[in-house]
Amino acid sequence: MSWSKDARGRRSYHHGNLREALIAAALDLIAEKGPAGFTFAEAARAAGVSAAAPYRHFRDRDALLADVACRGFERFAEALDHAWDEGRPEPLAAFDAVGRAYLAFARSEPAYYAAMFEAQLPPDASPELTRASDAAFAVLRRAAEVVCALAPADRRPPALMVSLHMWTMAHGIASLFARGDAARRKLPMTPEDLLEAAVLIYLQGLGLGPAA
Amino acid sequence: MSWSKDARGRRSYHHGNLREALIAAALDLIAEKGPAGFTFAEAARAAGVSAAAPYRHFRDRDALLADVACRGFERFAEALDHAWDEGRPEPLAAFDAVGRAYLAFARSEPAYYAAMFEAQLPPDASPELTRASDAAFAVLRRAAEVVCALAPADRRPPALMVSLHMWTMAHGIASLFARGDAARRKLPMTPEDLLEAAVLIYLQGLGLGPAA
DNA sequence: GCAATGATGTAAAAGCCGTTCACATGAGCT
DNA sequence: AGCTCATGTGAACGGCTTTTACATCATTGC
Repeated sequence: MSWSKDARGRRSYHHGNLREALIAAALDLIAEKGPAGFTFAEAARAAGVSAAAPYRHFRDRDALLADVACRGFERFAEALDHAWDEGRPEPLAAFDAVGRAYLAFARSEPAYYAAMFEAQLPPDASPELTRASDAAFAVLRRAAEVVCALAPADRRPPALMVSLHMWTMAHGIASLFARGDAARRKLPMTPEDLLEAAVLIYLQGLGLGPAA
Repeated sequence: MSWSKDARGRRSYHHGNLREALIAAALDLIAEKGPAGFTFAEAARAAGVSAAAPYRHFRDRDALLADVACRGFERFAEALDHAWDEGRPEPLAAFDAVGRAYLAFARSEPAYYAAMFEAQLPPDASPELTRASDAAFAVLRRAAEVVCALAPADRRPPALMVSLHMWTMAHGIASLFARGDAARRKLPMTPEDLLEAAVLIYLQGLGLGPAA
């Protein structure tokens, strides 16, 4: 370990933790100026190293972004899974909570969200990224499974389709209305309420209305 | 008009149509490399002028992008309006056609779509842009109005909410599944079918099922 | 006809970024 | 102590954005 720092707290030659420092800087910069405004050079500056140093830890700028997105998907999956809470206390309510968690994540972690969905990374940026993204979707998938099981067997919708629809609604609302500092469009209701209404109507259409 | 060209077809000093040429070049470049990969300098090169020339026609790079996005919204509104066709032959079927037109536009005009929704333009990029975008949404709004009127007065959903939901579903599916050369995620069905199913279930939930 | 004028283009320059390369430094192992 | 590898530096290249001073030309008023 080289945690050596001189008297004034400035590290000497070797940083000791540059990889993490760069990721932290990237999160700050993305939150502040969007994924497009994020700059490798500026992250290096924030970490107090030269512009070439980051290349010892990331192949290029996109690799850093992909790493941030990957961590984002992991946290995202956790957040959704926590909201789902194995369908407690009741699957339909828990399903709704998952939708709210989706929006909450988009708002409370704008940097991660931007890296995940707005950085326009090449789809094959890294195997880990696709793995993490798949894992996050799997949470939705499992929740849909349980919700669909509520329907009588002869009218049971495919769980995969339901999970894709849920993802679509949450993502659509997050993209259109829950990003940007002041929500780029004026709405007569909060994004959360808009999503909850959509999910309710959708479940009603499946014959899974909470009143049923 | 200065359409003067010399013997080899090279224009002389004044281009004569640079503004349009730049927009055309921008569309090509965005289609090819995404809105992030689009470059003011390269558009200038494609038009055969120096790198500084575009500044006579656009305040900066974002202004060109905003102009492209603006035209995109105008075409988009036309496409949606044409699909809606004033609710003919039947409002529910026409509503569905609007959704398909949304996806069709995202796929057939990837450059416009990218400038409109993926360029991350500052929300207040230009008044014209917001006007054009509002006009496109107004088409959805009017269609929702007619569809909602099909419901009995005491169970009539707010048309604004229905139009926002429709926008959400179409946009969510377009963003997640209908972009990128080969659709970044594998689906068990086409995006069009996925959207149609969602709209059908949603309308069913509103008590507006086609079977009703 | 023709000169003044404003619109439209150019070249050059400053400043930023991403990326690479040769080289410097120092941590850990023998 | 000395070797070696990981990690950081500085300089350099090419490309991009944007500004500035200057060039060219179409139009317009006389």
